[in-house]
Amino acid sequence: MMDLPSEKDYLSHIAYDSVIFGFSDNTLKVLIIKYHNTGFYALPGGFVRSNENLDDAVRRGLMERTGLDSIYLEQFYTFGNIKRYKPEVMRIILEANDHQPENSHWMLDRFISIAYYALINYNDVVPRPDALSDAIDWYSIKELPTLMLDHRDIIIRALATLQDNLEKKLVGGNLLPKKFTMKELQKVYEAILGRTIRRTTFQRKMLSLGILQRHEKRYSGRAHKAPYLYSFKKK
Amino acid sequence: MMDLPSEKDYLSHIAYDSVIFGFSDNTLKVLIIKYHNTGFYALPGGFVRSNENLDDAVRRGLMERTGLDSIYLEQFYTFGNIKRYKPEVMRIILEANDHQPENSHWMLDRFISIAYYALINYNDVVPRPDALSDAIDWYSIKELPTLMLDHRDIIIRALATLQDNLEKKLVGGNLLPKKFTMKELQKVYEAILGRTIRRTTFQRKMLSLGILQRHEKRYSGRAHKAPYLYSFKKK
DNA sequence: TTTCTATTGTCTCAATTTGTAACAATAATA
DNA sequence: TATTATTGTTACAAATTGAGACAATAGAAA
Repeated sequence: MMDLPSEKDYLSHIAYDSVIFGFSDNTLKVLIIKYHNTGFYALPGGFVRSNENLDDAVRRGLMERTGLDSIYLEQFYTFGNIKRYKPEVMRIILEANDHQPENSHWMLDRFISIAYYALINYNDVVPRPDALSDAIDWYSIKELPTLMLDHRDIIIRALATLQDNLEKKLVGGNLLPKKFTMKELQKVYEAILGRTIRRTTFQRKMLSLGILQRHEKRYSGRAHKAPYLYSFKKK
Repeated sequence: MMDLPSEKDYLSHIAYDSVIFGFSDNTLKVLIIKYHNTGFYALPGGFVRSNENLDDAVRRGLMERTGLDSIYLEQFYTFGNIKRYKPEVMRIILEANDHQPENSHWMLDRFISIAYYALINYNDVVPRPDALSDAIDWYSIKELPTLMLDHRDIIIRALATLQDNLEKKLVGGNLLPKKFTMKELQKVYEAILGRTIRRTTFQRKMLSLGILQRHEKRYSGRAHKAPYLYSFKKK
């Protein structure tokens, strides 16, 4: 059994939650952890060290959960409603891990949570549970388990932000390997936007933006024309 | 001299800053406070009570500064960089108001700040300073004084968010009285976007959106055709 | 009263972008 | 060699936007 994080090392009242998106089977998915011995499903999250940038705290957590650094990460909202404050939930989680925190323990106090979303290449990752959780798995955004607190709302808002940023910041490529076909990119767009897109219009639009580098063809072994591979140009 | 806020009444490490936009003289302006006896210029901000929603804390502060409730308010970013942490700045402010806080005082600790922007009708407001400030005034976003900490960056980010939301959420009308002419609305758009807009295209676009209610004409007393007044339709 | 000026509301046509479908190219298979 | 599924491109229609023209009009000037 590990020690609980000490109050002096962390900023009280401040937590973060991360919505980690991946793309697989033409479906948009998020990483969900399951807390040990409780049946609670939740977003991966954590606390901010006293001498640590907020962004760095989130990156540290992502590194621990996914093994990846330098991933696309964006803050999208801070949840500060008092209804979030449910100390009994945190107590159950801690007690399920053989901790007996005092009522005044800082982890049972009210938290405001800064939410981030991350986009990662699904195949680059073997998710790892943390000390309090015994599982971390991908769930389709259409088949989420019942989540703790307001975590479902956080995912919904993350998705809305991602939809907004998709065309504005052209972030879709972060869910794919470096090289991908136009059809693969289109499937990412369709999964995020939740609707089908006309193939020819999509291809014309993407090419006209001038942000894609065309590479060699990829031969699938199947009986049809082989598509080109593309990558996003470096800025 | 007032008492300092007590630690038990507020959430430590958490503050908010508000970028309050107004429109006057065809110019976009923000409210800036000046701290008593220090020469420090800053955004209006405050702390969150232990039993208060984050949004409500910000509305409470806006009410105190502007006398307005039910104003357009939107959270846009949370600033959590460690470089923000400059306890000597807060100490100077407090000492200039005859307080002598201990080094361990919670107001001298590190803060993460949730930033909001508000849109108000300039003429509805007579800004009021708070206990620590002796002035609160409008400044054009093009002629800001030198601001404390990262407050200039906060304004820049607020403006960028406002520009993004202008067409997406059609928030421009919140800077005007209930009834306004098409030209007035156009001037708001131009001030926010920082560029001129073609009159006829703007008029056609706005009318085609179907969100404006046309009212009586407004006679200015000058020698030309009188424009119609418009208001935004209730949703 | 008539003429003049500044501004507004609308219309027209051109330019651009997007929707839609057609078609040729091609990688394997039959 | 013909067939099939898919890809890349082109062609044309529809919709949107850019740019200017023009009539309407509220008051001032003549």
